[in-house]
Amino acid sequence: MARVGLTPAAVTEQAARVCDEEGFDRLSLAAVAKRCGVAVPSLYKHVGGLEALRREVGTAAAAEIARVLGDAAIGRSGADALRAVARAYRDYARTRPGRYAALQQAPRPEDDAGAAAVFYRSVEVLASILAGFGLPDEARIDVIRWLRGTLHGFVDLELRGGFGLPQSVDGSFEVVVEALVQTLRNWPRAEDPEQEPDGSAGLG
Amino acid sequence: MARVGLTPAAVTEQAARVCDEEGFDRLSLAAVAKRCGVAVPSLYKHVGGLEALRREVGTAAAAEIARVLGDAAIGRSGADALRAVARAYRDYARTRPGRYAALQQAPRPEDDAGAAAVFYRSVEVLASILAGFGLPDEARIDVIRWLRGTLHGFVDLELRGGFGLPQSVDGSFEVVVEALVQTLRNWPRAEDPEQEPDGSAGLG
DNA sequence: ATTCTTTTCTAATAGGATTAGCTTTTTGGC
DNA sequence: GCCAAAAAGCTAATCCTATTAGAAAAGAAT
Repeated sequence: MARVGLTPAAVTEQAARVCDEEGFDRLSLAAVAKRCGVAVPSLYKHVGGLEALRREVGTAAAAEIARVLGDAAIGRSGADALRAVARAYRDYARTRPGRYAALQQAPRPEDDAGAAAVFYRSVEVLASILAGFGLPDEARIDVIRWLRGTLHGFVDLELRGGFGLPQSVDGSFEVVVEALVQTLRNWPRAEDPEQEPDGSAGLG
Repeated sequence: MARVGLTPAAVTEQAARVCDEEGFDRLSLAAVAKRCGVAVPSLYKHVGGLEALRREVGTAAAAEIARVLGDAAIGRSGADALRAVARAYRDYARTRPGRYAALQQAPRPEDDAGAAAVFYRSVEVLASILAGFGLPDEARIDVIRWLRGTLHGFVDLELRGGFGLPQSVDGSFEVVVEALVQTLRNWPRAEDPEQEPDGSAGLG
């Protein structure tokens, strides 16, 4: 019964590795216990159970990707910042696919408020970049949702093997990022409302 | 031992309902067997196991959404078709969330070629719509990846509860769709390559 | 040194997936 | 109509994982 000196953080880290190496859906207490060199029930002294462990991994990953995105944005602004952050986002998902999957579990209302704050940090990075594009205030949230969706969707499809054709996925991503940049540059401003010639819902 | 008259299709349908009502990750043979009014091992006469059943649901969903998207596109073209298909896509995911999750499992190489073809049908719908926008040939695949990613990303984040703020998600989606339309209209054509004034990778 | 707390363990329970093998129903050929 | 073969269902058994309960050992604190 030699003590291993486990901590909640250590357990979460091993769990995160299981996620990255085997897939988020293959995360099990059994696999984590084996890595920690401990019997399965011992984990319960450090985490609340499998469900709780999944959330721990997600929260840790949210903190991690926020730092990665923030670092990518340092010293850049506008389109440059957007390009750097978009690439950092995709790189994170590709190098840490299990953690990336884990952070798609949105914090539940009953989770502590700190968890929600951690998840929000990445959004703040995007928001600060968008500030440089001079968008109308009402468009803020819509634009962030659009940006998050575009990045997540591309990366998620890529990770799941959804892009089957042989054409370079790196190239496609560059195209997507440039499309984002152009769309932001052309975003309808208050001064040119006639960008909507067809009476549809409009962008703002 | 009265026979229930189960078929592979019936089992898959019940499984799909479990996915929609309880979540794709909660799909279990136990839940499906209960719905079918049958003991768990009986299911093995109709499906290969849990893993195979997941894939059956995914393939059935792929066929279903392809039909839904195709129907939405009938009688429309260009931006109108894109709007209709985008809304149909989101509606499908919202009304059939478990099936939508199931169809994110890309067919594996060892699956039969028919399965891959089914998954490809939705892509063909998108491709046929894009044909109306007169895009350069080299951009085809990149644009389809961008479009799929944008739709999937938005819808996936929405389904997972990733849009926490009170602002209308319907409204944001309309904005996203209009952004797609505008981006396609402004897509760099061979005749105006100077749309890239900053020496970056470019859109094509 | 002794006591208290914490970590780890073993044992036991419960639930799901899977396989083996038996029974009943249905079907097809005669 | 009858009989064999196939198909569909069942029970029993095995294995794996999660979880809880409670004992034992290690470490910390007095």
